[in-house]
Amino acid sequence: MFNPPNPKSFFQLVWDIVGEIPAGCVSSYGQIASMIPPDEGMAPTRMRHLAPRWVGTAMRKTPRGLSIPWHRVINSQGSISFPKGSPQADEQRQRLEMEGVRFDARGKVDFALVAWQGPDEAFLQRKRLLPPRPLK
DNA sequence: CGTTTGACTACGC
DNA sequence: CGCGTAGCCAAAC
Repeated sequence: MFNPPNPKSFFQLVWDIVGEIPAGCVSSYGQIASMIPPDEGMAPTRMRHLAPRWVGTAMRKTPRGLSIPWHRVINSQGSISFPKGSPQADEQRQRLEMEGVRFDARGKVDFALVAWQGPDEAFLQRKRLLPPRPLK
């Protein structure tokens, strides 16, 4: 992982970004990490690819009262990152299906259909974010 | 204090 | 494809 100089603002930024994901769309830990510039904690080094783990950490530490669409964040493989069969995985899948997101037999979504393209330009500028890396 | 534990990802079999 | 693993580290025990 990397060493966030500003864990507090970094987590807040992650939550803010997740809050922008519209219903019926999904993002990934890596895609969210790709938007966060080095001055918010993303090391521009070899550790960069570990950043997604910190996005996961931020999600795990989401405050109770904070209402954000946490279920719209999945992993780069297009599947839910909670253990299959766990209550959390079941709830996440149910919430997504409720929004029309379909899963194939292997439990994966089709990014071509549901991938989020990132926040609008105004949000990017207001939060000083980088353009998101497209989902594969 | 030492250990365990992660809501990850890219890559190689 | 699926599975294992390196990368690399702050928190929570």
